[in-house]
Amino acid sequence: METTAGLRERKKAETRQAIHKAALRLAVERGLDHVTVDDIVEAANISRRTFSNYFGSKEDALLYGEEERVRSLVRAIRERPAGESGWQALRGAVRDELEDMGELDREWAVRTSLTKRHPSLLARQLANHAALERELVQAIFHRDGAGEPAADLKSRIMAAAFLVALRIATHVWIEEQEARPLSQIMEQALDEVARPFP
Amino acid sequence: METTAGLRERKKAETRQAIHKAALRLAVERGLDHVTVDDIVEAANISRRTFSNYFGSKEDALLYGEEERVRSLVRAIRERPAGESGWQALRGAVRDELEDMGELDREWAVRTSLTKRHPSLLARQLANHAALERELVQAIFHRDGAGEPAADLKSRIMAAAFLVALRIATHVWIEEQEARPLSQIMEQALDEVARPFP
DNA sequence: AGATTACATGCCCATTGGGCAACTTTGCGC
DNA sequence: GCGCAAAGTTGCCCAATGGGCATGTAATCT
Repeated sequence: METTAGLRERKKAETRQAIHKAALRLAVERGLDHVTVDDIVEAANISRRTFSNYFGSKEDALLYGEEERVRSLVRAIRERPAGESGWQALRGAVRDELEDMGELDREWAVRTSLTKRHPSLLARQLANHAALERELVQAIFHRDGAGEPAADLKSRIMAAAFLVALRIATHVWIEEQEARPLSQIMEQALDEVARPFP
Repeated sequence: METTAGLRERKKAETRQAIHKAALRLAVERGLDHVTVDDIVEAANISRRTFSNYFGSKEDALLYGEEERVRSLVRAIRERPAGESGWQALRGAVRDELEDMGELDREWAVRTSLTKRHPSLLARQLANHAALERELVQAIFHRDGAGEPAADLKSRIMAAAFLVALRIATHVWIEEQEARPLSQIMEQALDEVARPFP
């Protein structure tokens, strides 16, 4: 992304990435429950204590990429044209993000399939989502809030529904062995969640 | 509910309940992070080891009631009249459940407000929801699955959206200091999630 | 360069989750 | 009622974890 920022920052980012990578690799190789923090620490060439400075747990380390991705999505949503409604902004942002990542995020697939199999990971991921949900709610409210009667509730529902669509689409994508492009499934899921239930 | 089942079963249920209660009380009194498993154990008059036989963690113990409640909801959904569509069954079940609990579940309120403040609890709760989401998907698919083109995806979305509505409604209910009856907020949230996004 | 600040590491400890084995209670067939 | 099998409880133990504190080391600022 950026070559900017001081050496310090770059090193930090590197270390964080290294830990994340190491954790992911080990988890794939041996299965999550046969990986201890010490293992990761060794693989990443850092001290046990340093690990804790970066992440609160194995799970956090594994889901780091996930968090990054969603954070970027939230940013994209904020930067959408002012004229768009909340829902339009959400959809537009997803479309763009998927586009310029070229569909081919192997790590994402790996993380997701780990998450599917591992309750502890799922829990952490959902908790992250919940945190981001709040920001999403604000972003949506900022667009649709004017004059709406129950704008607060609506924004919340929309944010949550949106995340649900993302989550389910990703899972379906994995289950289908990535037969269809993620973007297609994503669109379908978003359509579906926006459609009225009978 | 039932006075049936052997002495053994009853005692177990009692102990489980006692642990749950103790955990909840202590968490309210001192705040969750100032409660250790040992504290709970002491308050509930059981050994440290026995705690682990019942629950895997503080969080599990605290959310026990929650799990029970949702489990009962799922049962209610399964037992709905066969003619109803998935969405109808979901709504009907919620309405009934709320009705015959008379709106006045203090513990529920307490648990929810704890959950709102505590990420670790939220994580666990969402993980539980995820587990139940699967059962919900099946129940819905069983009703709406016939002939639908993308019934799988639709069922998933519906189940998740449904749980989203429940979760948000409960949170709003708490935030409003229980000014409005939960059932009303719940209906509103369900309406909202079933409405198409613009 | 010298001062300041941020970060990495080592040491340490309370808490946790769960395996194992002994002991106690409950349920059941006779 | 008796005695045995099954289920539950407890104590003991240990690896793993999360995080406070102090100290060394590298980066940034002036």
